Amino acid sequence: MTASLAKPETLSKERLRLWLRMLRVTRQVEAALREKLRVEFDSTLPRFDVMAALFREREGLKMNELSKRLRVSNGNVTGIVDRLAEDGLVERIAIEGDRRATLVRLTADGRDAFTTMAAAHEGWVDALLDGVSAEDAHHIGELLHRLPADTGEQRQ
Amino acid sequence: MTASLAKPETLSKERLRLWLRMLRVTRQVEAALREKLRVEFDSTLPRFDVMAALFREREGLKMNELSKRLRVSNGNVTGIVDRLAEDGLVERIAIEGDRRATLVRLTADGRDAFTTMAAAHEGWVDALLDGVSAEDAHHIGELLHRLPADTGEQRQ
DNA sequence: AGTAGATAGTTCAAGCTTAAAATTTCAAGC
DNA sequence: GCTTGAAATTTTAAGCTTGAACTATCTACT
Repeated sequence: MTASLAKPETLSKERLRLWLRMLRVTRQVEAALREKLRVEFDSTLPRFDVMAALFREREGLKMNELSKRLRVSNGNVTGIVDRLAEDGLVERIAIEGDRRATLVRLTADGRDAFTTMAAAHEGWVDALLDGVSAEDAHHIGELLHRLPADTGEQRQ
Repeated sequence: MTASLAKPETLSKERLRLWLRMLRVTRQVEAALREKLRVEFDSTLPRFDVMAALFREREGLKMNELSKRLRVSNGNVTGIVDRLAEDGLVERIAIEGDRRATLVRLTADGRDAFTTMAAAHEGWVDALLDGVSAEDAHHIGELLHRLPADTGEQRQ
């Protein structure tokens, strides 16, 4: 009748349950945001992410840096930037002294579009996380902060 | 010098920050799991999800129910099940009395494969969420539980 | 100069994902 | 029996995503 037998197994199960719950919540919110972007702005989450990264760097970013910052593959960014460029929202600019690299930058149109979308986006998130007080948000954020066995670099 | 002016704006910003953090953590864990499944079992997360759902229902599920349970589109499930069937891990079974629907079920091979993968999967999650105590897990889980302005049905 | 290796980016094949259209079958009402 | 609409599934077009192969350029060393 050793009372402490139950614990060890419980921990990994408890973590698994947490993971599944996080996954569910994240996917639900993500789906809602994707839907909103599609309907309201005929756009997508990946496009929004790229534009957000570029918005913070007025000077522009190299494809390189962009893919590192978004943590997606190189080839992935190529496609998204291609389509954004087709729509005139970003532009590729040659770099002096290195013909391998290109700088990607928001156009004026791109900045306008992003500003509009970002405001809407914040509102959607606010609505989706309606039940969360500032304290909860802060608290969960803290717990989450040091979560995934930090694989090294990261930028907020 | 009204001291309470800062609050209202902060809440939506705080929620936004929480959302971005959740997104980052989720993606990081997801990427790690995907990588593991690919390298160790030459498989993918969507395949794992489908097999997990079928594992819980020994009798099998209709395409219909499968896509509802996983919260992905109908057509999506078609493709994943196609590929799983090619590999002999699931089978489609005609339903008596309704020629529109088909039942999808794990094969014996499928059950074996899933049992192995599920054990590994739990271990990976356990390792990835290393910093999380049972109490933290429980706590975050609680906070998350009622999170996304519940859009209706859901099954753990 | 010449070459070896690193770096930046694109292309490719495969799979995932969605929304919308199309197909097939079923159920009900006339 | 016919038809009309609902239900289950697949197909399609477009985009996202990855890892791997490929191209072009640059850097450094000899």
